[in-house]
Amino acid sequence: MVREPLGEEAAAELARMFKALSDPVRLRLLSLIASYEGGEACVCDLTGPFDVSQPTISHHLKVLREAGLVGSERRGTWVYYWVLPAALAKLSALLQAGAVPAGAVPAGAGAVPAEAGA
Amino acid sequence: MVREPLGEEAAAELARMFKALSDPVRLRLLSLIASYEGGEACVCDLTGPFDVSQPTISHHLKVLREAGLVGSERRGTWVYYWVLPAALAKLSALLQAGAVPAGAVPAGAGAVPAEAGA
DNA sequence: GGCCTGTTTTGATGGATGTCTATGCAGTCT
DNA sequence: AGACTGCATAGACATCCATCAAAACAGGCC
Repeated sequence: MVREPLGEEAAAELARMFKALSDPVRLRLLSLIASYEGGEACVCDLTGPFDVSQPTISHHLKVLREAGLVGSERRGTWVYYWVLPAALAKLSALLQAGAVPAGAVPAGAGAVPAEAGA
Repeated sequence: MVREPLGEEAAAELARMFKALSDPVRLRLLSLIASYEGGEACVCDLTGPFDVSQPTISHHLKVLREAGLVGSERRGTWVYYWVLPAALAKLSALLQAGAVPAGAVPAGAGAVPAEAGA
């Protein structure tokens, strides 16, 4: 993020993922899923804690799934959701890079600012 | 994030920050600012690389500022913007936590299927 | 088969958002 | 002072989004 100014395509893809995180209900859903034992939860576990209707929860889960942040699978009657760690790690790394701005990099970190030209 | 399901208030605040990141132009603005030498850039440096009008850039910068992601200051003729590392670090840490879910994943059971569904 | 529960999809609606043009405000320079 | 540049604000408009009620779909059970 600091090394080069983030091209249009990359920004568009990342923006889609961040947009999926830009709703309080979806954030809580994600953390709720992640905090469940085994790292997965069925929809029936997720509808309770919220004030919104069950179809709305289903909609939010779809948004998270299409953003590549969670995976889902049907097992018999119930549908289970789990977090996809790689996606979160990707976003985390991006923000981490932005949190260590150019020029403030101590020796060894590798990100020499010098010329951010490209 | 994994430890506890993220309360309503915390989720609302975080969602506001993520929402600020949910636009491609704002993401590129942020990375552009971060990649500038000294970690700051004036608006005149930021309007060029985009296809949108200057007022639109100004609007996006305002959104980033109100989300607490960047700071700004007027110096004579120009206004400078810089990234607020603490904010990005906060979000990064949250996602990092979600990316390393429940270390107590039982053997076999929780092993995230990674590509199972969708 | 028929019903019942769990989940998704559809259609509608009020509100938020990104973008523009036009205008206003703040400093600088002659 | 007046004019000119850099940036922000105001208003307008089209689009997107979160939400709900209703209906459709899927699987299990009698």
